[in-house]
Amino acid sequence: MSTVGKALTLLDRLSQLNTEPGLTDVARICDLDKATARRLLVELEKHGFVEQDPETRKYRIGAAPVRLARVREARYPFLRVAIPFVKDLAGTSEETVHLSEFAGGQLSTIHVEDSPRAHRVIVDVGTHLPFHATASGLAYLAFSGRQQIETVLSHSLKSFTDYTVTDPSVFRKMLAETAERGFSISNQGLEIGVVSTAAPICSPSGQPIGAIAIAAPLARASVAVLKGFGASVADTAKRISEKYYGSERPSGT
Amino acid sequence: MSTVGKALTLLDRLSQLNTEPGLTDVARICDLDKATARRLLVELEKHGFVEQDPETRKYRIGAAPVRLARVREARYPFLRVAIPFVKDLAGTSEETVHLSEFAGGQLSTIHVEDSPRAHRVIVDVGTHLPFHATASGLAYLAFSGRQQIETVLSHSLKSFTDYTVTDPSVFRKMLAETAERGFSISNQGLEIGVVSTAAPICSPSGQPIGAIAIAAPLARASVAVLKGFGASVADTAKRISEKYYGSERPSGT
DNA sequence: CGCATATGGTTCATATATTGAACCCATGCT
DNA sequence: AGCATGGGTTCAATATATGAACCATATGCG
Repeated sequence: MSTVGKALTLLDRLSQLNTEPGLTDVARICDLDKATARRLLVELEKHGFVEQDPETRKYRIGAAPVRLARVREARYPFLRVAIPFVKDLAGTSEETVHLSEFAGGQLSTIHVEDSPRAHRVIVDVGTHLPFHATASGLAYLAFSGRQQIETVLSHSLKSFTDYTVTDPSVFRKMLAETAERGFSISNQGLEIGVVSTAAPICSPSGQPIGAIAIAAPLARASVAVLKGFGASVADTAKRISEKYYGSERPSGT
Repeated sequence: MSTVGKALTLLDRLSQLNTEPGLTDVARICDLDKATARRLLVELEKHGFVEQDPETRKYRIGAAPVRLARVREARYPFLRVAIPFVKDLAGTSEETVHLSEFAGGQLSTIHVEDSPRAHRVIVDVGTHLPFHATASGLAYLAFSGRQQIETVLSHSLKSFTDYTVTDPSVFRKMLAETAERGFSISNQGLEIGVVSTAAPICSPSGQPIGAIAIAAPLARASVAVLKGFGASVADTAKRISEKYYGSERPSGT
């Protein structure tokens, strides 16, 4: 792997921890030599991507990503555009609605609007969504290129519940159904008792950039209800995309 | 320079542009060979730090920094902590107040609260603040280690206005005054007609992490007024730091 | 038209940055 | 004292990055 790749992987790993690691921890977690880990950390620190606590000598994510994120959002205010739609959908469906974005080979939750009900599904911002076990992943993948699909299928599909689809051929069939239907349905693929439906948010070229999903407790979501949600979610996804790309064309000539 | 450094510099340059560059532009801007630029871009793209528009083939900042920034902010909610104080100060001073953070060797504006008055100073979020020509920079540097000061002084001090201090020995004197006084004063160092005062926000170890500043039109800010602002700004900086580090000790032991 | 120029992208011998085992130096524990 | 652990460093060996030259395609333009 390239050095840059290693550095970025390090950054990613660091971001996934919930404790601040020391040098040795970093090396172990990233499967790097201590010297290598250190060089990468120093380099990342120079640029503000990590910072070392001057007292504990532990490392943490630095402030540079915050600046980059601001720039990104200023130019591409995805969240700003999408959040009102997510809220709206959460309001009408009365279920938890969450938004995810594809970045670095994975789909991650970037916003959640909770259901107003007491019995509701909880989704945390930042969660990675496996492609084969979530409605969001399914929706994203169903509208992605063949290559993306093959990449996902090149690894074995991890089982999370008894309902998780792990058979590639069954999974392919679900992708086809999703693509035709316009939205995906996941039946307890990641967690028992939770069903959800999702649709991809696509760029004008048709390339998905993320997904929006409604997650409901199984007890409340009949197939009919879920299909209704599916239609709403697909509609919302389309409207987000239109709003996001529609008015503000990336300043090309 | 290390490859990682090049990649991160590329990312930084990319973030400073206000147009989406193509491969050749990137190579030129970063002073890299086209092939090198491409490899770095590909690597950065793999991890979501840049993305290439599938239609125009131009490159832009990707979504990964947004995720990292969320993680960073979740653990270190600097903005969330600081913004109320900034608002408060803007309210009482009736002048533009801005907050900056040190990252990647530079001080950048991360939040601005505008003065409610019609005649006011405008500061853009994301602006880099030269150490020698702004109150924020002066404040930051005055409380930094000797090494940081020498690093800054190792480059020649660029002049922005007729008032910009470019003489290192004068600058050192100002640093000493600032350190003693507890806040800095900049007299039109970056822009004619603008005076400002700033104080560093420091970690418990005394290491500055950023600065908070009040910027006012010269016409309105007598020396007395400015000194009053300076005291407020220093007080606010101290309170931000206490709030930021005080309650939530970095989970050490 | 057809030539010139610009762009995105690729190749491969060469040069250079990266690697990691072994090392040093604190600190803390027994 | 003796040992263990963690941060940090060194330097010869080697994997990795580099860039001049190369395509392919697109866009002027006389």
